[in-house]
Amino acid sequence: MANPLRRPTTREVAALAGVSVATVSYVLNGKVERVGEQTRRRVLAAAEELGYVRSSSARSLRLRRTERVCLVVGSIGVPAYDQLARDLSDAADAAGHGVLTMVVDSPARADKAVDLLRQHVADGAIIAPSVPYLSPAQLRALADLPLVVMSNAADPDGFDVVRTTEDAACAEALDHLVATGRRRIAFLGHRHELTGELPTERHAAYLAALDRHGLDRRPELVVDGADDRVAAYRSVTALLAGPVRPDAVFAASDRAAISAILALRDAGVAIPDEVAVVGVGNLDEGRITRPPLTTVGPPAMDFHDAARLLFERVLATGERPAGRVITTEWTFIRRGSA
Amino acid sequence: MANPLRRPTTREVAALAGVSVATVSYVLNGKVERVGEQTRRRVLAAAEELGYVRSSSARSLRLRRTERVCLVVGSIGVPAYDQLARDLSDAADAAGHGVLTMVVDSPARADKAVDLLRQHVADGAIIAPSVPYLSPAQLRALADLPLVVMSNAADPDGFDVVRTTEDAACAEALDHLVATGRRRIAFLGHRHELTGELPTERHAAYLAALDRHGLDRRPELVVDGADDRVAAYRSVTALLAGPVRPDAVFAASDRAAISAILALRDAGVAIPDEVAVVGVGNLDEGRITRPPLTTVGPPAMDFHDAARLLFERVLATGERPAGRVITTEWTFIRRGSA
DNA sequence: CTGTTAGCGCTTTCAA
DNA sequence: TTGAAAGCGCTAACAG
Repeated sequence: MANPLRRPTTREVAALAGVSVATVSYVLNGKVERVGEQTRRRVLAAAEELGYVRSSSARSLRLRRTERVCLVVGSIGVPAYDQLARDLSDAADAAGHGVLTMVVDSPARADKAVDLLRQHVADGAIIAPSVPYLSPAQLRALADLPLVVMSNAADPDGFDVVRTTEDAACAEALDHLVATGRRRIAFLGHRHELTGELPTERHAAYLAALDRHGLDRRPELVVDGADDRVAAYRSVTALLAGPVRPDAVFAASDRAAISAILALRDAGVAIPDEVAVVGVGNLDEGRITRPPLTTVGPPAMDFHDAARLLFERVLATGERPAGRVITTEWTFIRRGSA
Repeated sequence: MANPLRRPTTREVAALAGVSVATVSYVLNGKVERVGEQTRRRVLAAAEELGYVRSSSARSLRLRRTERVCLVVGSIGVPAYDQLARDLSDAADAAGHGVLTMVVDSPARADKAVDLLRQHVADGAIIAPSVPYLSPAQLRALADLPLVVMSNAADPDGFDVVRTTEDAACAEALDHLVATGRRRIAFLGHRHELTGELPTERHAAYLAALDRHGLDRRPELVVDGADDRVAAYRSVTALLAGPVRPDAVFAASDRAAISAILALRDAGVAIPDEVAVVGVGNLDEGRITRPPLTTVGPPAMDFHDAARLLFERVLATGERPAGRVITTEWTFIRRGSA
């Protein structure tokens, strides 16, 4: 159980260089004005010789700050998170901070993540969009920590919120489907949307649209697959063979929508003539499908705002900024599939 | 710059409960035999009341151990990493450890990751397959830390190595292409494979196969796209319009191979009759393409071995195990596309 | 310019 | 069963 890697400490570096630990600390932290060039060189040489690496725990304990931020995502393998990670890393680099990512793919992992965050494993965190399993209560428990929550379900409460207008954009997409004569619209959802344990906007938008237009809710048209390309393909294929043949598919993710297009093509179904397809997310990939994917999303994948908000909080000295809200405009992007 | 979240400490909990900090520590660490039931309850109540959360830095400093492990990946958005993260998390849960993920997508980020790891941000790490930009020297610099490196290029040197037989499997796939009459085989590579800065097996296997069979190396058939579905699609489309029309595509990733299939279909090219396609990775997704994707990979995505190796090291008391090598069997998996 | 020293918050001997 | 105290490795007053 014990694994005490014995690494050299500042004390040993100091001894070798013939100076005090304070001097070592000054040199290592670039406080140039505090130490002479000769001494500086001796310390650096000693550190090098011993292979000195500072202990992050000791430093963080003393500083009361880790100089790291955390990105909390729902799964690896979601294309948009890739860009989010990149944008956050860019901001972190600029601030001299590290980035750690945590994957929350179950309620148990959500607890673990909240624990780690509360134990101050990082100075702040971004909760990525669509991380289910993280309850409002858990978010509140984290509010001591600089936090940016990307969610339409959260209200700023000690943390910042980045929202999208996906609600309205989804409604517009669904209205469009109905306006073009679709009456049997299938919904291809995320697992957590369908179990009912965790409500989501996309599913809600779907149900609301049906109601708004006086269409029946048909449970057999609501299927799983938005998390997984293969599941989506199979769900759509099964739908085609099912009791109610859909004339449109509204997929809660572009990945699933793309699978839907493939499944429909493979089944010889004309898109959009026989079945229309709409996705959510505006992935680049939607531009290379045949027909190109009609979707709902931001004009471009860009998460600099969220990253900026986080670092404003993390680096803030004195009073914390009040909870802010930034809204990213999402629109209905009509291409060929609907 | 300062953000000293003032959180309650064991001292405050102790004061409120009317006991010493030692007792608080005993209670919080479940040393039931060391403290009476009455006291235990009082301490727990006090901690609850104050909203006490222990400081991970202070604890790690004292323990000389973080009870966290790190997963180092090359990018988010690679499907296989998803399973790897899951398998590692399962093992970590069992050991009561947390999992942090670091994304290394440039040489600068590699440096940063190595720094963090050396500063002991975690008790051990798995370096995922195909994380470019991490040099052998950097790996060696990390050898103090329990480490599992998933790479065929690394030799165990204070750390464990998980290898695959992808070399042989790729060779077999390429031999198959040649045996079935392919003479103009295109290579769809990762960016870092093509710049030449970082050699990889898949590209090497490709070149070796050409040489082995006396085929010309044609630079115009070596294109980029294995990192990115859209780029892959465009590369293949461009290839079709280029000076040398390929009769096979060997893609360094299944994602790219799938894009290749789509591009070929959209161009009205018959697969495999006119152009054969082979991928690498054996993603499930290869089963739903038309035709199903011929590929090279493991029989199933399973990274429990790597996780087990890591925790054997992390939890090892006393002598470190010597560097071990585990080899995962990869095979040529012939489906319809070649 | 450099050193002495007091903690950061926690765990764990050792003594009572 | 509980407490006093040492110290993990580091930084930053403060003193010289």
